[in-house]
Amino acid sequence: MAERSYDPAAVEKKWQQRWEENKVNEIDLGAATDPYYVLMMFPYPSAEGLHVGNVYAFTGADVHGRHQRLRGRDVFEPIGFDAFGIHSENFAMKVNRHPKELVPENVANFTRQLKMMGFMFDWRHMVDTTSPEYYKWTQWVFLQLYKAGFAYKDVKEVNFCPECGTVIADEQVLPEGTCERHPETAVQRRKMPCWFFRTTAFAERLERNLHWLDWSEKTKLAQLNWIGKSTGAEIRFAVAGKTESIPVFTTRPDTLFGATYMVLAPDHPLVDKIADPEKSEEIARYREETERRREEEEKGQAQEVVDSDKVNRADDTPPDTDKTGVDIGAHAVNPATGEEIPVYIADYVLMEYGTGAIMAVPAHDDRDFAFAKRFGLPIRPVFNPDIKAVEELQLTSGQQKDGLTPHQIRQSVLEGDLCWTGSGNAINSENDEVSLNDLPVEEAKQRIVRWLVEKKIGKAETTYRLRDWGISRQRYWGPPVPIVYDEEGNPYAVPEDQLPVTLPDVEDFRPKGDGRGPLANATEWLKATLPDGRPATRDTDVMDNFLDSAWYYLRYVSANDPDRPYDPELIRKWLPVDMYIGGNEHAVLHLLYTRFICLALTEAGALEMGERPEMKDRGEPFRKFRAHGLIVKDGAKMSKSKGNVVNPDEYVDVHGADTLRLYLMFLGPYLQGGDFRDKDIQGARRFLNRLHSWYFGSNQPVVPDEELPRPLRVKTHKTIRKVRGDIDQLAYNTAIAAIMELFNEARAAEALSDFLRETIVLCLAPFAPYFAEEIWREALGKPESIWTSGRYPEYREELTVEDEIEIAIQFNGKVRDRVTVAKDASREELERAALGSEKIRKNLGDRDPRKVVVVPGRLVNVIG
RNA sequence: GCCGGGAUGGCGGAACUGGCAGACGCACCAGACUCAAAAUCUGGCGGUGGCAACACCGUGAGGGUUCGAGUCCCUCUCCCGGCACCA
Repeated sequence: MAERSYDPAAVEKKWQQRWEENKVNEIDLGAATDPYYVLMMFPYPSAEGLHVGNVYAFTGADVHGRHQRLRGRDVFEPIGFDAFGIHSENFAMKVNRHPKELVPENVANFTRQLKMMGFMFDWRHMVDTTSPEYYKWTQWVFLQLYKAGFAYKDVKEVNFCPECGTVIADEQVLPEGTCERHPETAVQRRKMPCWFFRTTAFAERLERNLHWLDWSEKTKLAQLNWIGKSTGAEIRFAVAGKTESIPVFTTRPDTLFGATYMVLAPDHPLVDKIADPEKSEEIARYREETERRREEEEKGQAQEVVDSDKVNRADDTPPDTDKTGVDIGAHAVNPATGEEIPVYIADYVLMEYGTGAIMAVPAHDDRDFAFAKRFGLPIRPVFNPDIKAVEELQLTSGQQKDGLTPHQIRQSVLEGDLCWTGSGNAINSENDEVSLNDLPVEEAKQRIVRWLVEKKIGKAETTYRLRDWGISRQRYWGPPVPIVYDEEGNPYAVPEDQLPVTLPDVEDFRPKGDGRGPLANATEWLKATLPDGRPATRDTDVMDNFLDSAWYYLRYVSANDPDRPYDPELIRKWLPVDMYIGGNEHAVLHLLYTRFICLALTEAGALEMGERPEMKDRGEPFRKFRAHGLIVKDGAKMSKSKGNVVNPDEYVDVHGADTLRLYLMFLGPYLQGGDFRDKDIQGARRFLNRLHSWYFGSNQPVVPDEELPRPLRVKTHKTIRKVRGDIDQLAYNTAIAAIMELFNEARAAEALSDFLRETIVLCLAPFAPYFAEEIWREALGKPESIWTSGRYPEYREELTVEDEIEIAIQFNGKVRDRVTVAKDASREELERAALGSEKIRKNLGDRDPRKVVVVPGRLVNVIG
């Protein structure tokens, strides 16, 4: 075969065409016998085109999918476009064009680039969230949740720009706290009616399932953090002289005897009912102050972000002396002591969390302690600090607590001069009915909760930081909320057979000035009819972009089905997704909303995914999720302002997609990310060049595999094992290194075998799919595509070990010599070999070794 | 402040459950080819000393466990990410 040089452009163009002609990437979902669903986070098709970050993410997923395919599985690897939402809309406004025109252009460009990169997508399953055929079903999803009681309308605070006269999204608020379109106008917080999804109803399952899901740990951790589960108790405090009672949530019910006052959030509804009327002015003033302070704080934080890249937020935490609050002139009764205790409002208690009220135990809570000091409130210690814990605290944190010894610290706590939140035993905690004294924290908790339950004034309780998901956007570029209102303003679901509620083709999609979404101006479109014939008005909001992307992986299987969102049979067969790969920046929002939607649809009876043994909750959409790392350029983050954004087109033009893919997967551990360096991509290109000329021009004789020298065969089988294992773990960089090693040895070998030549190209194929096809067909002369006829080679266990191995001989832990021994040499043989070494004898002199450590297969360490 | 992740040659990065540190690649140096350069090929490439054999040092810093530590334990420094008055 004549040697010819590697021309990536020609190779890639040829196979891209032929694959399309021969439908190599098309899959029959119904007929597949061994389904494997590989999913990657679908992109928002920006005007700039595919970012190298997308390419990195997609390549990693594609390598995984192609590897599975070579191992004989029926791999479904779909793609789509997340083209609704604020990004598209903002960009459209900026360039003064309609998003409706821009999206198809961007999608076309993305499609070109995605095809160019050689991803194994079955384009027949492509979805576009902005097409009515898609968002019809997004609205359907809303209706399923609405019918099941998981969607409701409420009033919530949102960002409002007075200049635009409309609500804007968090993402549109500049760091300075001003509107991005009016940088000199401060954004206000206003209460607006919005639709909410009841994510909190699933808080427990969302939390619990994280403990067994096979997801990247850091992703699960971020979600756990966000969901913020905490267990404790709810306790009702009677208000002296009133019928009302104040429920509080606490994680430390065991400190109940030490509760010496209470605090309500300033906006707690009970405040007006129980406060001394004489205090109302003071309360009103405090509420205003709180509001103002919060706004300033938001701005201040924003300002710091502007001032410096690295803000030391530690300074932000308000010093303890900053605690503010107002005595509202009411008294509550501590149910354990029977004492009347004062009730305050203070901004350190938040209405959004727990019950919006706390029992304050200054002796054992830092914040309560600071507040009590400030307002001169009694501090009653009810736990005797565990002295070991005190010592340890000093040791680990290095803090000297004002230079006190552990015993002095304990003494201070007992005198109410220090706050102790660690372990210890209860004291001063006894009444006629219950005593916690001497009990450690956990036991005291159980004891007091039992008593509270008996007295019917409390119970064990779990709260979550997670809040319901507000999905209304007073915007244009999204799916309209499928709700209509009668003249009294009562909501009615749009009947499913009337979907989609089409986004009207308005000329001006910009927000007007009346505080409602642009849809409010589509006068004709607004008119609707109720099922009973009465006139109705449409909801003028569109739904959050995160809803579009919360169910797209379900639509992929039935992308073109006009009659239903998804085929239940295909869903049972293909879902949950086997492997989902994406960026960890979506750890909380997208991935959490997605899990919620799936759980809620399942609960609503609108979805039933297949059974998988390890999936303990049938409503979870992803069996595995892996967060890939981030890619930087020359050690710095890529950003438009720095002008160091890598455009994949440039590199594909010069080197081809295969080289770019190979390089991206080689530059660092996929799950950790890495550094893109222009010079280094040369290495990947050179490797392919060398391979190409070797496959087409090597004049090494080809012999039956058994006739190859054993070390080369061993290397081959070891490589197969390593590459397979590494790809399974997404350790792509080391897999590629192993292939390079094998190739380096093969190229230097006396002779080759067909098995060896096929092995190298099959191992490489997931990384460089076009290149591999070229070699497979043109150099190896195979009649069919590697992607339909290729099978990942099997390694033979007995061929992964050398007959003879080299082991190290150490003297006192330092390598002094090496000897070659049979692979299964006994301990005695090894010891003899070691002691026979001249170097060891020299080191040992005429002494006898004190000890000889033998590690079969590895080394011998002679201690002299 | 809390919770995660990290620190290994000139550079990106390897190293299974403690067992030959630096795989693979980039850069660099030398040689071959060339009128020359590029490309390609061959060899070298952690530091110090030595003609060499070899010796000593070396995985952010300091201590510890062990026959043996990049890997395990303790303390500290710095970098990256998330959360933050969450009761």
